[in-house]
Amino acid sequence: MAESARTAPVEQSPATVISIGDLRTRCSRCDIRELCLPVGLDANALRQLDDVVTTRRRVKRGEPLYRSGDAFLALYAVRVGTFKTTLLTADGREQITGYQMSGDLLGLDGIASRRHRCDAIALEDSEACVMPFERLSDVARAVSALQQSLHRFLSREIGRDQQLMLALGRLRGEERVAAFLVNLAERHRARGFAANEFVLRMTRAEIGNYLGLELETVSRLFSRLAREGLLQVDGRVVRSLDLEGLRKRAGERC
Amino acid sequence: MAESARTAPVEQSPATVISIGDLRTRCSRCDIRELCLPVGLDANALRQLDDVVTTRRRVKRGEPLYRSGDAFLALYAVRVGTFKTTLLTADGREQITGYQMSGDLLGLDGIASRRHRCDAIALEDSEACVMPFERLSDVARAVSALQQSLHRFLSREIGRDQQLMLALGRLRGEERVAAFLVNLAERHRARGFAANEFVLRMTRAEIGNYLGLELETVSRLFSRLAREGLLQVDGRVVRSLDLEGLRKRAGERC
DNA sequence: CGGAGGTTTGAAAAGAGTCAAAGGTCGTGG
DNA sequence: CCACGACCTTTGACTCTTTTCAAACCTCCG
Repeated sequence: MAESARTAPVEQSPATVISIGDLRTRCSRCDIRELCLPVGLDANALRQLDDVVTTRRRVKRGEPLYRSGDAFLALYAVRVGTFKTTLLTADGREQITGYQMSGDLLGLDGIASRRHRCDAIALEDSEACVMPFERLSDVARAVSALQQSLHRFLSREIGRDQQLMLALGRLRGEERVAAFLVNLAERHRARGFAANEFVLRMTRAEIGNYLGLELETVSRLFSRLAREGLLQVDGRVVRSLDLEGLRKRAGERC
Repeated sequence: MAESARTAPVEQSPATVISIGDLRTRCSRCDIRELCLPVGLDANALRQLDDVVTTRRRVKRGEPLYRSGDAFLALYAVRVGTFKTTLLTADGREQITGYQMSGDLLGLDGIASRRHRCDAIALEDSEACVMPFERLSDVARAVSALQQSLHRFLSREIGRDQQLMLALGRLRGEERVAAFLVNLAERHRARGFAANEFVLRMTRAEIGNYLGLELETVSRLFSRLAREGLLQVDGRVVRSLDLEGLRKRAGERC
């Protein structure tokens, strides 16, 4: 069935739809499947999921994967790149509510209302697998391991959101920045990258926005942490993170 | 099967387990079923859910329904009363991450790790239906409407959390308090209560905690809004809410 | 190589936190 | 039924963090 969609890849903006049959990168062969929805599925279950995920979308840096108010038709799994999700206040102020890396799911907040409830914007040229939700639900009913995995991802998203609430509600600026860096480091580690050295995909303004701070405050706090030897900053490159030291700054008052 | 558990209600602290057979308040007869997980289920599906929800728990004001770290065995649905969920920083500061009223579900964040990730505390003497999660999952696989409802509740929780993030990250104190009151009013309305007049179940400290403010700040902001004619405050009783005016204060910069 | 966008730093202002004190409310036990 | 204590609320005065406004610098892309 998926094989019938063997058309040439279409290259058109803003978000290109790609038939997956061409690319031989079904879930069953995807090298991030252990980070992603397929985690824990056996070979048979994987094959069923392959039939759900028949297309991918390329999204250029700064372009939306979807926008608030769009009809909710599918969940997305980040394959390559990073995204942010943002919400707007009535008067147009923006709050970044999530930062998604490879293996993370996008669109979970749209299930309830059948409309997307935030904007999902690519932070670099990125690629996401499209999982039409009706089909996914159907397969989840048949394949208990997939149902479990979906529940787990929904629940994990709630847990993450609550961690961010904790940061926004109770931590001061320096603690928020430290917690942000520790969190990024751990997610890089989970993906097999260096934990104490990476490139930020967000601007100071975006980091500040995510953390409920102004960009100048973020810049000052990076400088302060650097002055105190907890990291080196060079624009968007951070190096030599002292993760233990940062963890101490993130929540444990000195 | 549930009928076999026809024992006398046990009255013991801190949280009393009640067999539901005694109380004739299965989901199928529960008067809040339209606000709760059963929403949209037909008679047959409801009967299957009745077999999942065989017990309830009474929780006294200030007592926990569960604590962070407890094994995750069940989801809970608030039947009577209100709860708060709280998270702690490493150094013991508390952040309230949720405020649950009748029909709301508790425990969703525990599915991923099979441990509860927050404390759920009763704000008044309350009662929650116990929904053992394995059974619930099984029935959800068989009853597609229940699966949908569960997904919807999980998704709605994510949406709610993101609204709170928006408030914590981008709104100033006065806006947060206004948004909080509007949100409470709407939830009261949905439950058939007066929207512009109700009793707060939280102390100033708890409201402040929820909103990322100190209790003194909340008290001052209530006084200010009252002085400006947007509501009347008398301890925990708020009256004559000017919902339109409050909505204006909550996000639309004057 | 020009310019837009991003970053850093300083100085002043505003918002919220902290500390303190007094008054109010509620439930319990005498 | 009253009194006591525990807890909650309000308000003031002062402090501190973060924001706001401003200016200069950097750097990366076309």
